[in-house]
Amino acid sequence: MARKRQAPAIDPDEPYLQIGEVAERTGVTQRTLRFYEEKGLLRPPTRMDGGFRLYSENDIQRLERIKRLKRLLGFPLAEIKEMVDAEEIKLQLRSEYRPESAISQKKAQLVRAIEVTEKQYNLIRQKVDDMAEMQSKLEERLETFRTWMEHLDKEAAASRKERANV
Amino acid sequence: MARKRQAPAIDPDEPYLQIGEVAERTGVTQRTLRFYEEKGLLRPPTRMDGGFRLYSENDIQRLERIKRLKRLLGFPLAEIKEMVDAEEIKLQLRSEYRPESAISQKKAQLVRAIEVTEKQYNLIRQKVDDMAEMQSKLEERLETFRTWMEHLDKEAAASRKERANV
DNA sequence: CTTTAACTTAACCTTGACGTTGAGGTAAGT
DNA sequence: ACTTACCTCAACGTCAAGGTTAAGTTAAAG
Repeated sequence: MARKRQAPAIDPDEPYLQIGEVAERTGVTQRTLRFYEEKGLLRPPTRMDGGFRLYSENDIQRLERIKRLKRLLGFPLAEIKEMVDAEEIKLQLRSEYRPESAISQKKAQLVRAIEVTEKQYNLIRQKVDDMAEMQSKLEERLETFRTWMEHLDKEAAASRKERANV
Repeated sequence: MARKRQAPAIDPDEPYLQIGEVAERTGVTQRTLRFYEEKGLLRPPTRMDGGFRLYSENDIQRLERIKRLKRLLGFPLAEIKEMVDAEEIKLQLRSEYRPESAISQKKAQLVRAIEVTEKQYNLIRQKVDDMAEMQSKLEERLETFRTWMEHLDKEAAASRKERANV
């Protein structure tokens, strides 16, 4: 009944990385890791006896999601937190056992998650639309520039010829 | 001979808005306007005799571009500056007269403009792609959530029925 | 001509997101 | 046991992007 640590299994919950390695692997500083923890973006990792932090693959994945959101959206960390939190409700819901009594509570959580996700979705959709428009404008502009470039080349050729004909 | 303010003519270069009006019309604070000027994002507007700033429609349009880029990309102002600067090379090129001698110089400017625009374009394209992917993931997740919601509802109904049957 | 509203610069304050020491505790190799 | 690398927390520093007075100037209205 009791699940023992399977032999070579790489349980993503198994914490084994120290902060230095995480920093190196993910490209953020140790300070940033502690800072994110402090701000609730990363939940406190398990510690070894001496107090050293030990991170799991899950922690790293969460961090990568944070990085991605930050890069893409450029939002304040507080909002990023909301977003990743919403992502993880999924996992939380899945992992909870099911006393019948808690159904309504789970429902409430789910409702909340749906709200947040919808908000996110709309926000992203809006952004994608706006940026797509900007993208096509840039494309147009490039066309214009290249046309001008051709004109300039012709002008230059013409003026060279003229001078040669004098 | 002296051009008085033509009756209905709205030369976009004609400066006539004081900082307060600009702030109100664009929704940024006066401080922000001065700050952007200080940082080179807005070129120094013309001043009236007493030193009051007078903005033109062009200035406002530039500001709107800045706002838009900021909102969409969330980049630091330094980068936003580069972008709007690049946009304006276009106008500069258009407004320059054409001594034959300057063709090669204009060409160099144009090359530069194309480079910058291409960089911008690629950057935006990358972002749009990433965000589109994120968008579709969010869509999926919403589907999942809604399905779970249905399950929860059914469970709840079942448990109600059970209790009624005891 | 005075009052008031809008503007000026300058200086300091705030918040977010970390960077950078400093003083020590822990782990690992020799 | 010692050294060295890695870690702990705490505290102060910094930079961006403005916000917030303060003290004085100008424009406009009565």
